[in-house]
Amino acid sequence: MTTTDPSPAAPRERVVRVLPDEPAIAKSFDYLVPATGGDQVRVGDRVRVALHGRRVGGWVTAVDVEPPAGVTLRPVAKRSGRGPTPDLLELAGWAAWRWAGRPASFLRTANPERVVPSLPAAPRRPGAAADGVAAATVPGGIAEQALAARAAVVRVAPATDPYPVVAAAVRRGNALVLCPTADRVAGVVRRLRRDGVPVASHPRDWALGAAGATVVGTRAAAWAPVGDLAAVVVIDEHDESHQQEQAPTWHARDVAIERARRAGVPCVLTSPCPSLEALGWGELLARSRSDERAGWPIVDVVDMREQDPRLGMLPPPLVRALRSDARVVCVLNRTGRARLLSCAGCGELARCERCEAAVSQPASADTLRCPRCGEERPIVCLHCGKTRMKARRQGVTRVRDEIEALVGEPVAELTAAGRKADAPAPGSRVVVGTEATLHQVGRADVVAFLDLDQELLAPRYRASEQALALLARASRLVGGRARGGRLLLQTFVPHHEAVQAAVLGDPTRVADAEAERRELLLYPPVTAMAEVSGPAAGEFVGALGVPPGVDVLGPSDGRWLLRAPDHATLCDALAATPRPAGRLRVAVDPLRI
DNA sequence: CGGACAAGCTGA
DNA sequence: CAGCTTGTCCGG
Repeated sequence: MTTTDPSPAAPRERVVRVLPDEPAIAKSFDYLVPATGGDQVRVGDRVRVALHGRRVGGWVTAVDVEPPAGVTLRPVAKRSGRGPTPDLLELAGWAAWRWAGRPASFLRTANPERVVPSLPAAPRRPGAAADGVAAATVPGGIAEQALAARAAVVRVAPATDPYPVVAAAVRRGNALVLCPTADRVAGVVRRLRRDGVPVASHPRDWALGAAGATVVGTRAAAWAPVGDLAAVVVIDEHDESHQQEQAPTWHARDVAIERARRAGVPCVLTSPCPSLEALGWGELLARSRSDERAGWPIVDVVDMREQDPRLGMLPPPLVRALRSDARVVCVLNRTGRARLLSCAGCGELARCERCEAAVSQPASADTLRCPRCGEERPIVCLHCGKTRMKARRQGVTRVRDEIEALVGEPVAELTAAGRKADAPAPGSRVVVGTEATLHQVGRADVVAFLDLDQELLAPRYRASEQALALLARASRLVGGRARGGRLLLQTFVPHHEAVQAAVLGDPTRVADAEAERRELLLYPPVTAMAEVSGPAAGEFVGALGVPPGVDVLGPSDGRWLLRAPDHATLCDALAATPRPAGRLRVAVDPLRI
């Protein structure tokens, strides 16, 4: 390195490069570290520096740099403690390119929540940890095989415990384990502790992980420092909570894969229904067809084409389940009382006076409300003046009322917002709610999807994968077929691949159909896409021009879609385009298109 | 980001 | 032309 050190013994002033913790400032600046304390400063450290008349936080990105000529260096104002390790600084640079963001936004995620003056001593690893063995688990053989493969996807049925993959990873040393939810993290942490493995729960135990322990956390833990990282595991890689919703829309699975690659350690993904992205990346390992199938519940498909339309969403198979003593969860992804109404007299569809959209009846009110413009009006037919409406597409509230009348006992309604104050407790035998219900209910005997077509036929390119993911989540509530777990699927398209995948316990039904469709329609992962929106979107797309290989689609609703043959082409084009002033959202790998 | 400074707008 | 707003630049 460049040094002008006069004598090796004398403490010397050092020059460090600092990236300010201000995502809007994409530039680094050089500062002096006084001779006293120069030995302690290291790459990744958190510092405070003077910048343009104010103090900002930042990270040391390099030490002993050659400052540009002609600038007067100011001293670092304060060293505030430890920050992301050098490998994470480099990873943040890569992620900034990959998701069209700023390195500082990733480094914020990689930073400890509170100041860490120094790292604790690394805990000692005891002897070989015992395998945790629960009901049905991945055989240890597959787990070991996956780690040996170094880039593998372990497909495990919903009721099959993926913990042996984690156990196999920690046998190799300190692992990084990413889970989709906080309660999955808590479960893995508890079992690793029981097995005597030194564990750091991210973000609370940031320093312990940096010192050297197995780190377990949700998405953000993809950015946790891990001392002596030996393996990376992503649980439920298909789960959308691994992707950040706000831009930069980074995906923990993809960060984990890149991180493992750079560190030269194995990376294993687990999922009951691996994404096409995962399948295209690593070697697929699964149990025998019969073992995997046993981990999916019994699936009753109710072909709605054959049901009496007057029975609405309550055909005989569902009524039988509701009238049994089984604990039943009914899922309907429509809130409110009714989402589509028509006049009981003349049959005219109820629409908004102002904007003509179909109006709905909210759960709480005896009025009609336009979901598009918010206009509200009394329940009166604009065509004939009658005040009685028929619910043509019922919402959760209305269905709950009907089911309660049917079973003659309290039925709880659950929504994403939680239980309604005046409603029966969720401890009731029958529960009705949106898909958020699946997060709030621990166990059930039957999960019934009252209108699965809403998921199967949703106008989103990932609808099929998302529908199977939903069925997998429901399957966890009821357990595998051995335990008697059942799903009841009401659909007009019983031969849809997502329905068949659940019936057969074979996710390749969806993967194969989807792979073919994406090839045909040029959707990811066959291509790489980004969605550009916000007031400054037009200006940005204009500045982007027509880069070779990139298709610009739109605008539609003020949003543009960019499509390229691969991420390198897409991300290079995005990186080469300066951002205009004004609000702009660039979402690489958008989920909902 | 937020301060500095310059170029544009208003009022007498 | 002072006094103010609005915009662009740049920081070590």
